[in-house]
Amino acid sequence: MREGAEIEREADDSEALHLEAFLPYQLVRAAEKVSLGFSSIYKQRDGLTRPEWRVLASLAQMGTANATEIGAHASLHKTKVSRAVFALEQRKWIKRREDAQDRRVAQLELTRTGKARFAGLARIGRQYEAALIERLGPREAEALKSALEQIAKMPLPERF
Amino acid sequence: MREGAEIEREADDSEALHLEAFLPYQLVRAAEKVSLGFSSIYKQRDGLTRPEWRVLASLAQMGTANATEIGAHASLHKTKVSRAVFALEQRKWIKRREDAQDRRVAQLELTRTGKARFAGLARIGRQYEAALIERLGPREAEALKSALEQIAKMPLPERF
DNA sequence: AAAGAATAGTTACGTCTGCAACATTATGCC
DNA sequence: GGCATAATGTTGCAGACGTAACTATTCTTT
Repeated sequence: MREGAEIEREADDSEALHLEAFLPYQLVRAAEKVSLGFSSIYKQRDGLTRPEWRVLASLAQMGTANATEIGAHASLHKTKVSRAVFALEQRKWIKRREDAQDRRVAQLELTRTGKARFAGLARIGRQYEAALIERLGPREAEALKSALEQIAKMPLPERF
Repeated sequence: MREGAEIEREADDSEALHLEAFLPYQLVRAAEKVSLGFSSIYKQRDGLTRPEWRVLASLAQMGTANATEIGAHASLHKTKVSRAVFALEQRKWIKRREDAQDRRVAQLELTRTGKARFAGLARIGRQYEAALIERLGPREAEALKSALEQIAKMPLPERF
């Protein structure tokens, strides 16, 4: 009597979507975990947000840059750059110099304070990353980085 | 005169932190790209948020679950689960049944509508993932999944 | 059985976010 | 040169977020 009642839930289990095996979910979950582990450090130490951290790192790396260049380098929307720059300027970690050629643009760079504060964070960041890579295993970590770089360059699937 | 002026920028370039090679950044960037590519689909199709998508997927998979179980399964904070469940209930995609044993708890499950709507999204999700894996190459995709799972289980580095 | 601790889920609050609109300046076209 | 178009960066707004506080219920301890 009433055989097959349990069958009705999923017509074909091979078509079921398992969240824990779904690549977009796996990526976000791992990224949030790793990134939260690090961002909680600079949040606690210096009260920085993630966009602020990225702007600092970009300027440390590029020396001088404008907001558009920072956004391109750090994958930040221009409103995030704008707000992060404003906050860092108030702290006097970065300074602004108006561009003489193009008066819409401001050239930004780290102050002495900004460089010093970032140097400490960068040291911690490298340690954090090293610990992470050690736990993954160097081989696995290389494969991971390679895949992530590939995704960064890849055009995404569209239109479904 | 003034030799070495350019040297002062970075004392030791091997210690510099390059954002584009920094694993936490690479992870977040790739995750945001892949996840935004998919979430924009269900956002546009059905106006769903990411927590709502995850609650749907969890219930499709688990059949019946309470909010705590959903949160554990989908890596969602309880406030996100609460808000997502509320929104989905209003749409009549999920229904709530009070637990007789524990009156703090509500057992949740998909309605017929919810199942039907999710089935469409799941199909798209599988296609999206398949396209992604194809672009990565099956071998690279497997390595990526393996590393991501490892991260999900891993205890994070602490105390710096 | 009563008091205290713990758990499930909701909500209030301040913060961060993305989108769209905006002011300002630069560029292209005629 | 002058007008349309584009680019830079900022801001108003509404929505989503996390933290902490809260209510209601259950478990633990004595």
